[in-house]
Amino acid sequence: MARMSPAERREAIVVATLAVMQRRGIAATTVRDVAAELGTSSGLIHHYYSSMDELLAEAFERIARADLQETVAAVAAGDSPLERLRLFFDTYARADTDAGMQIWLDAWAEAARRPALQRTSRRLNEEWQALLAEVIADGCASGVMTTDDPDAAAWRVLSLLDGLSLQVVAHGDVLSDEQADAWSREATERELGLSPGTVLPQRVLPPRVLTRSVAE
Amino acid sequence: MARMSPAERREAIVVATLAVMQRRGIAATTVRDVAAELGTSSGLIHHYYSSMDELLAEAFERIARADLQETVAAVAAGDSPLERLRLFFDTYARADTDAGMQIWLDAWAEAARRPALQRTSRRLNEEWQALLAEVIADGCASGVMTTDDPDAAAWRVLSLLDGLSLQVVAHGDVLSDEQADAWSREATERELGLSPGTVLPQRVLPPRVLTRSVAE
DNA sequence: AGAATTGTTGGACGGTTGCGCAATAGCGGG
DNA sequence: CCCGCTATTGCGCAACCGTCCAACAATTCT
Repeated sequence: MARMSPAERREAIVVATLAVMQRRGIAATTVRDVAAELGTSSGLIHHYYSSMDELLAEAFERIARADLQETVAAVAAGDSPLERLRLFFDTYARADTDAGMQIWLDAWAEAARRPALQRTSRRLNEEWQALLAEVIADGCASGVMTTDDPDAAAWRVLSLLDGLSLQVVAHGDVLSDEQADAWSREATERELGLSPGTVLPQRVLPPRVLTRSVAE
Repeated sequence: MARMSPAERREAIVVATLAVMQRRGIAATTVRDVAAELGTSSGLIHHYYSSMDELLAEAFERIARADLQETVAAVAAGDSPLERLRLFFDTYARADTDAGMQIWLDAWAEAARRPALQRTSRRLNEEWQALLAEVIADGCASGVMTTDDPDAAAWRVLSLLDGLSLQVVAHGDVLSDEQADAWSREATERELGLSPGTVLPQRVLPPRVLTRSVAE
């Protein structure tokens, strides 16, 4: 394989790793799979990453942070707290039925066994909560939303979203993703003292490129 | 090892499997571990269970159903819908920080790859929802609770509980279990049109025997 | 130009896995 | 008491795992 600079090679390894992770799941991702995806030898991966845990954590961070950034960008485009809240749901709704949510399930389960992955997963979750908490705090400040603890409200809304998407992804059609989306919006209206229908979809976003692949 | 009747042996295998599952996690449970736990050969396990997926699903069903039954029994002791709702939370609160919740995380993540486990996990989740939905429907019928869709409300409450306990179990002290418990009760009050403080703990239950063990 | 550096290879190592199968051991019926 | 049935063993198989390392090759420095 062509020789690369360390920076390029590390990048290529991470990209290959997250491709395998999406296909096989975190727990089943193996050094040899990554090497095959990359078209190189397995020894090369250990030349750049001292352990599998470290590599998995970095690849997970990459993919999870991309989703977060997408939502951050979408939310930033909103002109009012209410619009930002709607945009938050719009962006999340597209992500939760993706392979992206399965990766989160893997990460939460594996966190107990992989220290580096746990730190990353936890940090990312806290950033999601912080993003939402800021929107809610703004909404309270401007008087459109009502809660005595924006921080707690953000954790509740986020946990509800996680719990509902979890059912969609893990159990197939026990719930539809439309139901999960609509129900979480309704509960959020109640949570923040908004009148029903306030948090309906803001605008239709272009369909995301599906990264999910068939189980192998 | 002493010869057993098929029924006894199957039972013994399931018991040994769930012991290993609690210790090591679902994904890391191996045939040889189960055999060692049982004090028999690994070949014996395959004489009774044709695949690992099947065995894991049955063991998971056993442990998860025990938790469910415990909650069913506790709820049945309530005299009113409101009291039953409180008892539901009391029992769930004890289970969610147990190793029991980690097993659920494992199951949700593994569901995508293990068909038998997915069916079991899904079925159990639906039973939890049905239990809660019935309490809520009763509450609506007797006028103490208010929701236009008890089924949807039950899914929301359950998903919020799952999402919050998930944070507690996967990420350690990002949230305390007391917070998760209190927050889910508050959100449920809002969800069902109850006045704040209605769903406080009903009674103190005896501490459950901890089955969690140190990571190995 | 040659030398030093370092990205890359490919396989060895010691371990693991799920599963299958011939041989054995123990029990119940005749 | 012995025979047939079957629970149980113990090991083999083929594949897999993360990690390591000596050798090779491509680049850069002198």
